[in-house]
Amino acid sequence: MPSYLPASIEPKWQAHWVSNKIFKTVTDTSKPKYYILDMFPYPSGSGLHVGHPEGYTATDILARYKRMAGFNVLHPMGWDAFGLPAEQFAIQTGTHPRVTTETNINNFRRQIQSLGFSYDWDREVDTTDPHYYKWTQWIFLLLYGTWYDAQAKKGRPIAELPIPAETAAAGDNAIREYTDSKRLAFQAEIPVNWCATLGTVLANEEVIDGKSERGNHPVVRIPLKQWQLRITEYAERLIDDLDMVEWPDSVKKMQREWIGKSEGAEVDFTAELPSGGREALRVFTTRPDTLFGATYMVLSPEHQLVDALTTAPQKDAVATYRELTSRKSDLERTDLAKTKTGVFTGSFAINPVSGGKIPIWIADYVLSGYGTGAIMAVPAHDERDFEFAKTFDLPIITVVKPTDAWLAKTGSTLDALTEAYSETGEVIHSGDFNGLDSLVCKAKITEWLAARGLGKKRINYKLRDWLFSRQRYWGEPFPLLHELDEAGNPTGRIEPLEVTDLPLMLPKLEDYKPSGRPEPPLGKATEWATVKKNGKTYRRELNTMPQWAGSCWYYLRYIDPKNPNAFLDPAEENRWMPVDLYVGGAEHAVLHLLYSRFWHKVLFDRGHVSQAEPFQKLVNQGMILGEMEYTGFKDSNAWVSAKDVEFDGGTPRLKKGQKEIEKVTLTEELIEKKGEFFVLREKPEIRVDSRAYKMSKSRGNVINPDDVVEQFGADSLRLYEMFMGPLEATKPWSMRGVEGVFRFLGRVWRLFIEDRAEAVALSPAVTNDPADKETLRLLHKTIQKVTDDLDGMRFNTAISAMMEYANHLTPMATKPKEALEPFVLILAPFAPHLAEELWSLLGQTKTLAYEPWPKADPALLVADSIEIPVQIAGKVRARITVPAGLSQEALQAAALADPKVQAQLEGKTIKKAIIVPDKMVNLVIG
RNA sequence: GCCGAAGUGGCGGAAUGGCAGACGCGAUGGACUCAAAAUCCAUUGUCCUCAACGGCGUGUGGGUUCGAGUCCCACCUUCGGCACCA
Repeated sequence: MPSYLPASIEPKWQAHWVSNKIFKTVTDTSKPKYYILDMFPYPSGSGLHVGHPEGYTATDILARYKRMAGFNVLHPMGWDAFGLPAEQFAIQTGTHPRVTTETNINNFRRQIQSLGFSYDWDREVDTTDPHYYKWTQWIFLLLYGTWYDAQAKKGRPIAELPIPAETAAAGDNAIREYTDSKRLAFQAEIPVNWCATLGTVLANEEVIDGKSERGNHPVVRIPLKQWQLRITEYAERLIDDLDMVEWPDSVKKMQREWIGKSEGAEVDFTAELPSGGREALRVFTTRPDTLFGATYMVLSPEHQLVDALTTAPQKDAVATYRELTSRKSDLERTDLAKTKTGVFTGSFAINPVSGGKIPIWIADYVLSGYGTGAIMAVPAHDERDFEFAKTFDLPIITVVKPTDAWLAKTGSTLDALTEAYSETGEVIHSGDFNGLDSLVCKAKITEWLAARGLGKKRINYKLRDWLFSRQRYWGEPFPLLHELDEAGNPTGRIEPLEVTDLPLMLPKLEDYKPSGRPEPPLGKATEWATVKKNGKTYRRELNTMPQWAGSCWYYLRYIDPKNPNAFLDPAEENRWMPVDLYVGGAEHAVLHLLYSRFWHKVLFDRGHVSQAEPFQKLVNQGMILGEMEYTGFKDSNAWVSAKDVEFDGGTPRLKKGQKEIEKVTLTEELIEKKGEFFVLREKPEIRVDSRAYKMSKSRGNVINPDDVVEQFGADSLRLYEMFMGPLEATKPWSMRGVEGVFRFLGRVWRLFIEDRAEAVALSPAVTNDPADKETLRLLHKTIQKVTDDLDGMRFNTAISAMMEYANHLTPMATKPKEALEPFVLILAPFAPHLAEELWSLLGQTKTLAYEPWPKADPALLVADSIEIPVQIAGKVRARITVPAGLSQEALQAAALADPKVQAQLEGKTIKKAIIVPDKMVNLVIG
């Protein structure tokens, strides 16, 4: 019974592709190259999720299309396999993360292969493989051996670092310390994000609203000596080079905002110390034009000068406040964002332009890590300062004249603002600078300050250096040795390993448990950690690298994955880079993409890669939600309308009184749409909630690709994921939708195969007869549409076009091969198993993977006659059938000859006729 | 609060400023069948009790245009991102 049975054809072709290495990529310079990349997955224990194959299918379709279109295609896959879950599992069960990781990778590979993707499996990489992380460590050493030359705007070898004369004179230790302070990888004692639950510190990018991005655990700030990467040196280039790449504007914007460039000035105020001395107090401002309006200053509670500035009577208050804020987590600080807090130090400073004496406060709304950790407060023109000034009754001086409209709107007067005016305008109350426009004034005041040595132009970035060490086991060890003195204490001298010593393998451990304190578990491997070399004793660096390290450069290793001598061959790099198309989730818009761009630029500066940017074009696939859910609500067994309920998918509560109520999952038969809302069919006054939710284990709405493949086959899963809607859109899953595309594939199958025959064989209806004109026209129209849609990544509409063509062929008594063969070829990227099967049934012996892509013949695209609407006063009143390509005059004549048109025009005059050839006729009547 | 994206049938969605709703799902009717499944055919935005090259219809209100889902202005809703960065 030869009906369409994916289970009997898909494994066969998958085995064929893998065992014959059909998709092995060999560099072939006679063809143009195309490097198409997926963001490689973290192989989790729960296996593939239908979200993964969405992007993978899109890239696979394009990879197969490009191969047929004559490109030399590189399309690899691998594993981002370092990371917490395997380690947590090890803590719970004692299973080595290596074992868990391997199991998970095998499962992921099996699942991915069961979907028929055309990856070159000979290029698979695994970030936890020592052959791979050898080169991750090597790149770390490169960062360690590089300094940033701000003049040349370029990373250079550390050996080329100019040593200032006085440093050189101070001896070897001074030179070493100076050099270490310039490296792109450096150690510093800074307040870090410590997550006790995860037992590790986290980068700023990994902390969201004071909680860990992974797992949502609380994060507190503690000072710790940690490895950092000097990504801030590349801030400017990371912004500027975004202009070179074709990425979604939203992603570029997010990166720009994350880097957060702001131009302004550094200004020195003179603080009068209670001890009698004076000290320069430096602030950063983007609005030097409002300097005359600075009525007080604020230091962050952590600022170095706080102790020196605090007067005796304020001592207790300041100490209490600092104590309070230091114990606050970031979360609490943001929670309290609504009300401003702060304490007066008791001291004053002199405003450098007005000479006025202004009070110095401390407050936690000023961040220690940004700018200079101190601000001049201009309450009239800064919202936060305004709020603070109102809270503590500090003076407010307007120095930029608001527009009359603004004053009227906010109910303010020049001397009594109701809110801060943060726009630009005419400068007032500012001595010699009065009357200038803010923008001009900005430059003038900065010049004035610079001339007197009181300030200068300055650019600041929100971006911080990248905290690069983690107190975990399952990550790349740092290839560094700390020299110890005889007493076993670090001398501060660091010895990098030689390339020949790499990879530095992770030691075996019995106990992976984090201590709850920031001491890395690698410390437990005492034998591994201690190294004797050249008569000296060293302790290995015990931190490991964060998960991002391996994913920062994997796209390069794919190009030359087995190379034992280099991270990749420069000739191959030159051939394949940049990545032409990179597809992945929007959640990596900042983290991964920013980090890998940074590494790439360092590699570029040091001459190891040929391109400044790694990813030419980026596309984010949208999220796939679970099936649509309809929910009704009941309070003590009585229905409650959704309009009276607060509900976000969890526990429903009454809007009035917040009482918890019951939710009832409803089937479609029980509800109907009434106006804008769904209501109960039985009780139409009761509205119900309808939504699709993010897939999650706890909701129980996760779709497992294995189940879909088992029921409908890989081709149906692939086709459905592409047919759901635009790739970038968020869209809900529907099993019925999968069934729909499965039926389409069944219909395609039956175009070729007699359903009721005994064996799988070409149906007698498939003939060598020539196809009729209409069929040929449709075929070429479909080829054209599918080709255009592939180029524009509009997979959903490409599939509809093929459905229309199949619908045209279905009722035909004979199916000419000339109408079928090209159809199989254009279907192949989407449903490769079915296409290969049909291709071989058509008598072909070779895989169709490298068959030339069909070309639409423009001559065949034109229809003989077309139906054209005739509008009268903008409304369609008739349709006329005319030969294609008629001139405007002829079209108008044809329209006027139509009896319906004549009836409509009875007694009216035509004022104007708009005629679009082959499209429409619009007659405007008087 | 700020920034961005999106609002089109019962549902997913389609439409270079030119016939709104392609294609698919669902639904209804029919054919095949002893029956069912599968398949095939037809209908399916809505209202006027039926039909119409009738009216209405792309979140709401305005505007530009011969013509607006598409362009402009204002607003509403949903989803993402940012949120004391001076």
